[in-house]
Order: sequence, then C-alpha cells, then structure tokens
Amino acid sequence: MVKADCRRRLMEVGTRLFAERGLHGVSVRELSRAAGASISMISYYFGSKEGLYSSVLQEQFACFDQIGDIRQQGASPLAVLEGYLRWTIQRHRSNPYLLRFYTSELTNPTAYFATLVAPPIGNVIKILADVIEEGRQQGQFRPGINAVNAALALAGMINYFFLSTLATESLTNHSPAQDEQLVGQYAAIFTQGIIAAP
Amino acid sequence: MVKADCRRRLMEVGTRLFAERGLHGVSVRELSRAAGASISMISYYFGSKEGLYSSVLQEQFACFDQIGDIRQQGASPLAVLEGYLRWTIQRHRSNPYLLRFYTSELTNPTAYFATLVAPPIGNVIKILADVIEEGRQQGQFRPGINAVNAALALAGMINYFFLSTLATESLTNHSPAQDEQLVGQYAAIFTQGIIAAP
DNA sequence: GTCTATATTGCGATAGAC
DNA sequence: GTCTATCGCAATATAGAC
Repeated sequence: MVKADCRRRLMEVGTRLFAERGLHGVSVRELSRAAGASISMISYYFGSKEGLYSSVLQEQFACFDQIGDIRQQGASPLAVLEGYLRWTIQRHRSNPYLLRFYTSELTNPTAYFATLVAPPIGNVIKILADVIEEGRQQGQFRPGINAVNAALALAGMINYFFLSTLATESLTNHSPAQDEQLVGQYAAIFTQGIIAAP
Repeated sequence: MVKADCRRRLMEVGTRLFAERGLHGVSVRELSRAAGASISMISYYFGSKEGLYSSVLQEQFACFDQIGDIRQQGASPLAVLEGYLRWTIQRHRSNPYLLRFYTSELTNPTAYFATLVAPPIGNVIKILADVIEEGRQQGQFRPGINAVNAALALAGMINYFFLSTLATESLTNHSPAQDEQLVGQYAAIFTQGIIAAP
C-alpha cells in the first residue's frame, strides 16, 4: 500500500469509530484492523492514538472556516440568519459525525477542546450576535433583544433538531427532503414567534 | 463502613466521573479509589462497571418523571411553555451532570439508551407539542406552526444555552442570577420573535 | 460487608526485520 | 512504508480471608 492511502484510511476509520464511541472507547488494535493496516501505522503517522484523534478533530472542524461566507455584502440581517440555518443544516447533512465530536467535546472536553473546538463555536456565535446587534441598531429587531442570547437561541434550535434525532425520529420527519421547510419554520419562529398575528 | 454508605458513595463518584469522562474513560480502579472503597465493591453492588453506569443513568433521568407537573390544570399554553423553560433550567442547575449524560447518550448511545434515555426525552417533546397544538387549535398560535418542530425549537434554545457554556462563557452571563431574565428572553423570542413590532 | 491478592485479558507503544 | 512480535502495564472481574 502506498503512504497516502494508509494514512487516509486511518483518518476515515478514526473519524467513524471515535465519533461512535469516543476517544477512550476505541483501541488502536481495532482502529488498525478496521483500516486494514498494522497497529504500528498509527504511531508512524500520528505519533499516538491521541495524535490521530486530534487530526480527526481538526479535520471535522475545518468546515467552520467558511462561516464568514454567510455574511455576504449587502445581505440583510434576516437573510444572513436564514443563511446560517441553511449552512448549519448543510454541515450536518454532509458530515453526519460532526455533531458527535461537537457535543462530546463540549461536555467531555479533551486536551484539544480549547484550541480546536471552542474557537470555531465561539466565532459562529459572535458573528450571529453581531448581525443581530446590527439589525437591532437599524430598528429592524426589538430594542430589548440580547444579541448573544438570541444568537444562542437560533443556534440551539437548529443544532438540537439534529442532536435529538435518535430520541425523536418517530415524532417528526428528519429527512433531508424536509430541510427547506425546516429553514422556513425556524426562521419564522425566530423572527415572528409562534403567536398568531393580532 | 455500613452497606448503604459504600453503595451511595460509589453512585456519587460514578455520577461525577462518568459525566466527566464517559463510560469508557473511567476505570473501576479509579472509581473505587475515589469512593474510598475496594475495587470489588463495584461488582458486589452493581455486578459490573456497566451496572454502576446504568444505575447512575437511571437516577439521572428520574427527574423527568415530574414533567407532567408543568401542565397544571387551567394554565394557558403560554404559561405552560414558560413553565417548561423554568423547569428545564432548574433541572440543569440542580444537576450539573445531567446534560453530559443526555448528550453523550444521544450521540454515543449505550445499551441503556432505548430504555432509560429516549423515552423521557421523547415524552417531554410530546407534551410540549401537545400544548402547542392545543394553542394552535384555539387560535392563539399561528395556523402554519408545526407543533413538534416548534417544541424541538423551544427545547433546543434552552438546552443549547447550557450545552454551549464551555465555548461561550466569555460571550454571555451564564450565572443563575440571570436565569429569570433568560426565561423572559427566550419566552419572548419563541412567542413573538425578534422582529420589531410594525 | 469489605478487604487483599490474583487470574486473565487487552491495552498503547515500539524494536527490528524486510 | 509496512509488517510481526513483544514489552510493560493497566484493565475487569473474582476467589477467598476476615
């Protein structure tokens, strides 16, 4: 086998197994077996099991680098918030393991939380809060709004929809076919609320 | 040491350590050492490490049995939704480890997920959705509202506020002194949205 | 009911052949 | 660059003394 192949297969297998059972739930024996490589390849390419884990984590959170894209010039605050919903759904759809690393690190942080995980998450909330604060100052949003808490509310709505899937799949349709409706529903709740117009 | 004491201390230590590092991240050696008991006490009282874990999990989710209380007779749908926010905050405040088991089981389910975790979570969402559906039929809430997705949105807002703490503590005040303001802010967003009144 | 001591298995990491 | 073989250690679980 050639170099790049073995390394890549270890990353793929590591992503799946670490996501499913956490850093401590997988052994290097199992990782190497699943990758069809020998056990020593993990030390060779990543130094240790933790090294492989941190590489996987870094790759998982690389998608957050594109967060700035949702803030296109000239777009209204409302359009940006809707863009955030779409971007977040897309992230979860194209990477079904992201949420596991995300919540696992938030509740059982490893040594890599501070450098690889917290900054991108904090950054997203900061950008959303900025956009909300802008809209507030332009008179589009209510003066009483706390921008950061509102940003957390929007992020919470959409992330929890995916997080809760295993416990609620019998209650609502989680299929990608419904994604655009979900964007509409959640944008409507966040902007107008659920109360009927007077 | 008397029987009840040793068993109780193992439960306390198990709760803290399993929450902090997950089922696979803690050894029976460490558990027994931290509880000031011998290693064989875990087998004696719980059969195995997994037995201790499932006992802890059961105790953690016992607080969900009181969910029915938020639906007091005569209370308006709006009052019930606000009661849910308060009840959820109270749950997280009085048990700082609950959210770790909650998200850890949702993303890395153990054998106990189906019996101990999914039912209470699904039940809460079902009750919220029922209340929203009622309000909708009474004309209080917008006809276009999807009750289950709206229930998930409300649950997501408040749970994510606590979930994201580690990554956002520098951005907003997470102290219990702000809890009642948070209830007001999130109830307002969920019912009226963030858009300024016309 | 609680302990110590131990049986057995599996772990992460590495040495050294090819 | 990849393998096999192995070292040293820690894991869970249990036997048996008290």
